[in-house]
Amino acid sequence: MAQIKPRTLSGFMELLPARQVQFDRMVDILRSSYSLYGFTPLDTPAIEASEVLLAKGGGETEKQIYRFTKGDTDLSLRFDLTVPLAKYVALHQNELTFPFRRFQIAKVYRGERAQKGRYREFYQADIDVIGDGSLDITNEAEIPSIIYKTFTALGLKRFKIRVNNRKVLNGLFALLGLEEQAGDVMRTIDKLEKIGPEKVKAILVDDFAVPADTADTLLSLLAAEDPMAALEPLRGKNELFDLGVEELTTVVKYMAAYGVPQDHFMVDLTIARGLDYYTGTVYETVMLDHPEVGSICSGGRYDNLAEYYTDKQLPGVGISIGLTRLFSVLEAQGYLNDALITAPADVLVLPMTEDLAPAIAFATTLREAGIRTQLHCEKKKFKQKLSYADKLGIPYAAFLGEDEIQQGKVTVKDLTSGEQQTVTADEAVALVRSGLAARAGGAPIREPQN
RNA sequence: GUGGAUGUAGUUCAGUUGGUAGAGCAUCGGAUUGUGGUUCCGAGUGUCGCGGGUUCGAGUCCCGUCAUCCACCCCA
Repeated sequence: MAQIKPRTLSGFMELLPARQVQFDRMVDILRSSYSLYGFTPLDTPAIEASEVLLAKGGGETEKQIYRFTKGDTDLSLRFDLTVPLAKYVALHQNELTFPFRRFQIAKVYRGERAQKGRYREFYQADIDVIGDGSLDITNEAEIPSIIYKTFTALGLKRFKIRVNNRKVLNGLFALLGLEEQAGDVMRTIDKLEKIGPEKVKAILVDDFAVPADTADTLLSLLAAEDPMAALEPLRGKNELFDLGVEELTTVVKYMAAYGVPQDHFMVDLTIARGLDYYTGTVYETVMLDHPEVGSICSGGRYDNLAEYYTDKQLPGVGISIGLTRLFSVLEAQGYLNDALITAPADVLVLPMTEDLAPAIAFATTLREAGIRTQLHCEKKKFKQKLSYADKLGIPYAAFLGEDEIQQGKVTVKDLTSGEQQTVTADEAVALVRSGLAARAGGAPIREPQN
């Protein structure tokens, strides 16, 4: 029989069991962290009508979206979680209570070439706050503080949240007489860190007709050691600029109040974000030890989330964590391996008699006590069953042979130390419980092999 | 969409100036009765990405194609 070679598409991630457990653990932490700030969970379809997802039209989205037809309906896979949120809010505006705070952790799809840290299918973990008509600036400081807390909860330390404000940039461009090229200039200065000031200047001057001295002025401003101080002298000349500086000042002040340490955030006038719906504060977060994966979390303020779907003015602010990237950073730092028990069960029960009833009863007792238990009833050799526990990193094995059953007891073996003792079911529960507690407290754990 | 590299067992790779393939790891089995992770012994697998060409003969050279990876674009 001609068989098909199994394969997984490029840009799509697939994990072996132990890593999947770790991934899920990461998601659990995110979920509880978001919930702590009063966000409600949301799930939307992975597929939407193309007209809905492409309402804005044009640009990269159109190029990167997975689009197909089924029958004569034109469908697309979501490429982010913001557009589906906009649709959702517009559709259910009368049933939702504002400010609407939701989080959504789901897969998104982009039909671009995969490479390091770039996937075609990847998880995003978004939080957004949507206001009805207006939304206080405080939210723009709270969002990055949630990121700080969340990353900290994941054990990450060396990261920096960079903050900027689109109004500042657009106001600045106006001041410099660059309104015409605002979009191009914005996208170009976003590359500063990557290609350096000389090349940026060259592009500005050669491609976008920015006068050389204007480019110099702009670049020196953007490179200022203390950006807020550098912007100060320019105030009073442009309304938008002044408003932006004010917002940025407020955000910085409140972020500190929310408990984000000084060394974990900074004003960086060069981050602009490609997406054009941002109108105010923008964020980008990089891992200091893994700059190669790029921004792991970014977002910002938008004034009109659902303009393509409704007349209702829905300003909002949100941020998106790239979980697939975040996971690779966590793995590189070994955090998930050290801190978590990735075994699928705590106890493996091994019946050794024809009658499985005593083993089943014991497994039931363990499960009722909240201990994760697996029964191994296959016709395998005893050592193979032990080896099974070992491979999966299951810390305890429990044997029920003739002797144990006669005494109404069970033999519990600690696979880490190799010690075993024959005890009653209740004693076994206590034994395993205290052992697991000790492990959670830092006692050595066995790492699973796959 | 553009540019560069690579495609050999499940996996990581080796394969000398062209003579029809090997290693580690992993997998499976064994080393006496109910004890794993260590060790020892043993076993297996490949249309050498696909198609064509040069040659007496190609994994090894040439062309095409597909796939993968890396970079650009853009982004999480």
